[in-house]
Amino acid sequence: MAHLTASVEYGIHCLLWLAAADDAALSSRELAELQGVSPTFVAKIFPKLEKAGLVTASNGLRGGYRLAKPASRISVLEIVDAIEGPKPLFDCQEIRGRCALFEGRPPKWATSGVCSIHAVMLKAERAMRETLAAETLGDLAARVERKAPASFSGEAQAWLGGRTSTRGAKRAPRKREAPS
Amino acid sequence: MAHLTASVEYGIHCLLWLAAADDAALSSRELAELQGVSPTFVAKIFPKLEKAGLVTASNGLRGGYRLAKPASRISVLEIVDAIEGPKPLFDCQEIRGRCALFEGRPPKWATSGVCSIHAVMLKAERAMRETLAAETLGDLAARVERKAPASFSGEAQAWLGGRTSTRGAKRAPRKREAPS
DNA sequence: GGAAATCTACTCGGATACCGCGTGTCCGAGTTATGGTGG
DNA sequence: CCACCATAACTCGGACACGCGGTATCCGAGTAGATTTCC
Repeated sequence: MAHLTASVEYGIHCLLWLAAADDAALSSRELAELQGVSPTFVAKIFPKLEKAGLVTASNGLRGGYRLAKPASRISVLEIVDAIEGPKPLFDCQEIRGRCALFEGRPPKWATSGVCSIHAVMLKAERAMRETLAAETLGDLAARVERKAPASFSGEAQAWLGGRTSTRGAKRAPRKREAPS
Repeated sequence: MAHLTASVEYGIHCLLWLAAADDAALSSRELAELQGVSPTFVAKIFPKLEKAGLVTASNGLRGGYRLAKPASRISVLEIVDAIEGPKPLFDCQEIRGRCALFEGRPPKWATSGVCSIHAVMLKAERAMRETLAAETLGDLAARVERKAPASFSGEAQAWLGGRTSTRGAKRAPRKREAPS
């Protein structure tokens, strides 16, 4: 798998829907079914986003998730870090200190400072993170909005509205006595 | 594990030694023991570097690997790609086309062009790759050289020289008749 | 008719299996320098 | 003394297990709304 996992992909897609939902609470199941992905897997992602302070959760019927901040103030980097944790691009194993010439006692000049190879990787990682930090969820949402026809926003609202309004409607009337 | 694997780390370290070896052939076993890592694992990495045209292999006793090009013309990106293959930073699963509102028949506007999320990731990946492409093995070697004391280069040459000169010396004299 | 109680369906949240990739190891085919052998 | 040859150790190269992280799933605790019931 690539460095950026499928969880990140799902997470950003879901947050884009939340950004378009205009502060309505959407449940993890709705978000999953809306996009045709596993509901249980999406449900596993959101607690991380909540702990990172990107969304707020509300319980019970009609509950769900909302963005905790305006979309324009949520960077893509924040989302990635929230879901994946601070996973480095490269983890240096300090090979330089194991050189056989040192016989187990590496001199100071060999282990001081940052490994040269590691330094290059850190530079590359920094470049990547800066690019992700420069893009916000709002930028993405605007780009998607511009791409879709004007009618789409209304259709989406209708689908979600119909969906949330029927929550709990499947409930069967209580019977005082069990029917024969 | 991080996106850049341990194989990449080992590979670059080995290539740095080759760059310092002044066109002497070093075997994968020598490179591994010199750095205190698994010889069999290092041996698994080098065929990839050879296929990519970064090193040349010579067989038999006194055989080993040599750089195929001057170190200043080998970029870090080439090494990474040679070992890991063209592994993307992010693989888009085209979630956008699965939207439930499309009912299995996504309209053209939804699937044309590059996914907006994917575009951001591609941009980040490009920034990372450009950084890696800007650094060459020669740059790294020069930095390491400047860090080590002047005597170290000689010690390394001595270790390697003593090592390669004793190859095959352990051979037992042939007996014409088996001893009783 | 109004208010309280109850029940249901829904929500979130964490603990639990499956699977693929990377890591690490092993063994076989081929090659070269060595040491012995014979002329 | 020199040329030849068989040997052995070394080389590369690809095929075989182990373990971890990501993917996917299930089940339990808790909550808000809707229905029912009683006054």
